[in-house]
Amino acid sequence: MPELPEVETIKKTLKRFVINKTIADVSVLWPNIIKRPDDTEQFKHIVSGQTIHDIKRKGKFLLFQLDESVLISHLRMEGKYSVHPYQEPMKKHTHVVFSFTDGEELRYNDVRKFGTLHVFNKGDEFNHKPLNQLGPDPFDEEFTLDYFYKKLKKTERVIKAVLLDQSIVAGLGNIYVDETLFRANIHPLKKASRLTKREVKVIQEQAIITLRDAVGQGGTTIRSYVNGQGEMGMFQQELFVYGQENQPCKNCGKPIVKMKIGGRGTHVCISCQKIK
DNA sequence: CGATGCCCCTGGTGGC
DNA sequence: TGCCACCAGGGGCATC
Repeated sequence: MPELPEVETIKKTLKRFVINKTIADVSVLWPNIIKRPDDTEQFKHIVSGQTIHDIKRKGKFLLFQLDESVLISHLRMEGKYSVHPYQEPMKKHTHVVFSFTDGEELRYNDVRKFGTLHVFNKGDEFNHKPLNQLGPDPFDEEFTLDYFYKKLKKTERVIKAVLLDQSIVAGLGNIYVDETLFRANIHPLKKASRLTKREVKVIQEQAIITLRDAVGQGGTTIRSYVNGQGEMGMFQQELFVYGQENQPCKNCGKPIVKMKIGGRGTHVCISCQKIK
């Protein structure tokens, strides 16, 4: 559920609490979260003793910059981070605990256990999965109109599926794809290769505007998402179509329709968004 | 290349 | 009220 704006919000919040903290020990309560290295003991050994100097983000990934390593975290559906004194009781579904030398702990909580953690040597992280599979972040300079148009031209898939593909552009998920396509007046089932350069430009612009606005609002709070402080995002008030099934379109008044595209719930105003 | 389905998981929902 | 089958959903992976 956390997409780019939620991950960006989590990053900003977390930075206030963990920058310059040194990891004394790591406790892994659900080893399947750890994807690299294979061996959980190895993971703990590598990370222990290192200091968190910065947190970066690419797409929906968090990149914790340590002394010698980079810790890469994907929250998938329900992953959350929070910081607590070590005495504080552990919440249900806490799976990884980074204990700092000052008595505080960074805790990773994930009801569905879908989240992942990878550790790489500094500088090596972009040579391996998962980061080497990623397209540009929408806020990156490489996300140019030429790049985007070329990518869309050479695929036979529908635009909704392409926007969800993290190797094309990294960070959009179900919510922001639906919102972007509504704002761009494009039907999600339209073939990507059939879009004009003008339409591609509008999609690109609306994606960036939507994401930027959502970051400004601290993300969207749907169900359980809260940032590292437990604060809620407010962007859900500005959603046009996501979760608005049967509600009147804020533009034309016709009811928003929910359909299934590529196995994903998809929200669309069939009056405003034309396939043509 | 692309569509489909399975898998990873648990809480919420709907049927009975 | 209780039980249970079923579903959601990001992304990796195998299959066709």
